[in-house]
Amino acid sequence: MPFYETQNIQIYNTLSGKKEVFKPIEPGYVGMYVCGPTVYSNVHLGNVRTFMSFDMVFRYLKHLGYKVRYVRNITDAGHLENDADVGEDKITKKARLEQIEPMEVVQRYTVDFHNILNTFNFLPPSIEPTATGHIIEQIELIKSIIDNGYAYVVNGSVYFDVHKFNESYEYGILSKRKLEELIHNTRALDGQSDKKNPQDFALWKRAEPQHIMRWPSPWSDGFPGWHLECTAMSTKYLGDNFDIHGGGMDLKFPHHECEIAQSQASKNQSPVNYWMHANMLHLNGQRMSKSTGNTVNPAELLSGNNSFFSKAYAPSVIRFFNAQSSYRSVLDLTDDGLLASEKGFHRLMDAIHLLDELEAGDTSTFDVQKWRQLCYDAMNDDFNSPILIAHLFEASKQINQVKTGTATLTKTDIALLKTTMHDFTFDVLGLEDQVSSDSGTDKLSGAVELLIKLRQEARANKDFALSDKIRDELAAKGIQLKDGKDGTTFSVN
RNA sequence: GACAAGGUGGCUGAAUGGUUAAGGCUACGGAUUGCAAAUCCGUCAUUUAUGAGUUCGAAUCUCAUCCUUGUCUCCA
Repeated sequence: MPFYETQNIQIYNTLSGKKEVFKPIEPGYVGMYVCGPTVYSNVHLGNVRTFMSFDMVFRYLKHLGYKVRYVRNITDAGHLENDADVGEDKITKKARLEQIEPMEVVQRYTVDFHNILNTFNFLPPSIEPTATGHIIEQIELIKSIIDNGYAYVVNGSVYFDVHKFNESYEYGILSKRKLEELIHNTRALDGQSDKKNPQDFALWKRAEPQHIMRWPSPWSDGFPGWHLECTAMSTKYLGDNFDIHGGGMDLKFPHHECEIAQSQASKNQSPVNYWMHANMLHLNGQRMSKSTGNTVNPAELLSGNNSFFSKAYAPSVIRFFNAQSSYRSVLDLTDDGLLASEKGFHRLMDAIHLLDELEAGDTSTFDVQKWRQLCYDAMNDDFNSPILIAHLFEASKQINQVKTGTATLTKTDIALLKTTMHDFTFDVLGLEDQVSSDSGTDKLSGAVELLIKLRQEARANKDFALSDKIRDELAAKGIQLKDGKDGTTFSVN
């Protein structure tokens, strides 16, 4: 029996508003799509949080033995700035301001995006398609929507007819809005829109003469609408009906709502079985916003080069901080919170290091098998990583107790504990052991061991001035000495 | 304004009807130590924004009030 069949996953489905038992369409296989970044500027930290949460989902499903095809797109065209203006695409606008080629902007920020994600130890998705690479698929999709009568052509542009669609289907099913309310609440935009109704959205926009990014189509030289690419790419690689679609909460309406409508209008079926939405990231209690200046980007957070935080934080500390809250909760990024996470993270890592030094006993005072299943139960419950971490700390406590002699574990249990701790900490949560990954560690530890020996001699001679000097100056350089019953160890912070 | 999600200790953050409301950080007391740090043991929410209701029983369900956030127009 495959391992995943022994675990019963529940996923909170935004579409139903309930936790549901996860049952993939194809046993053993999972198709997952997550809306990727628009590469017209450095990746937003909140966006990183979303991707981090789905990286954990991806990792856990893989850990359970599922074959997962994880598709995360790159939006490099077609993100409309405003339906009512001339239709200038965001990427083009930025490019003109900087006097460089659009694809140069795309290239630069795509590289930046990948660098940031690599730093945070993300697993690469199975497929990372670009919008510009799927223009033909998008044109085909528009044709089928027109053929089915749910879109109309005006002046070379194509619009989705939301009112017509709502006669046969239900527009607003995901965000729980009613079309009538939308009509009532839509403010009248200035200007001469080609749209029949303000709720309609663009599938294809005719390009103005100065618009650089453009492709030929049956309707005009132009570019695809923003919502279209995700439908085209997700269904191309995962099928017309697939398992999981994720993204940030802010994309629920209109983006994901439009994806559902596009799939129903072209293929007559709802595309996704489980909709998952990651909640927002705040900074010091308030939303991040470029206009108010309450924002920090990933590079600034990692380097410490910002006005919000007292120091630079390691990528794994930030990952750990994120995993300590549920992906469905708003997470508030603060210096105090990060400092607390940093301490907790080091505590967990220290316990994992201790696993190699434990001496086995004849009996176990801790039920490792039962504890292990509790870890799985936590993750099975809508990927509840905070509970998982609580269990990892319980194990840390047990490890420290075995070390100090107030608890015992058999050889078998130590091995199982070690495997499980490694599985969850490194494989599922994606944390990295900063010390061991640091090259030159062997030379460093050799030098520190020598200092520890000198300090022991000084202490034996009651030369505490010297022994404290060694200890304090090492501490000032970030190397902490730890005196235990069996001698002194150290850790690098 | 409409719709949606929330409001849990000094901070952070779990728990959706059932005995003493996880875990981390901080703080305090003890063990250990030459002194610290680390580690271990112990203590820290009669109470879940406020008020009312349903129930044998509510953080959890209902209603009202206050507040925060998201979406509705570019904003991750």
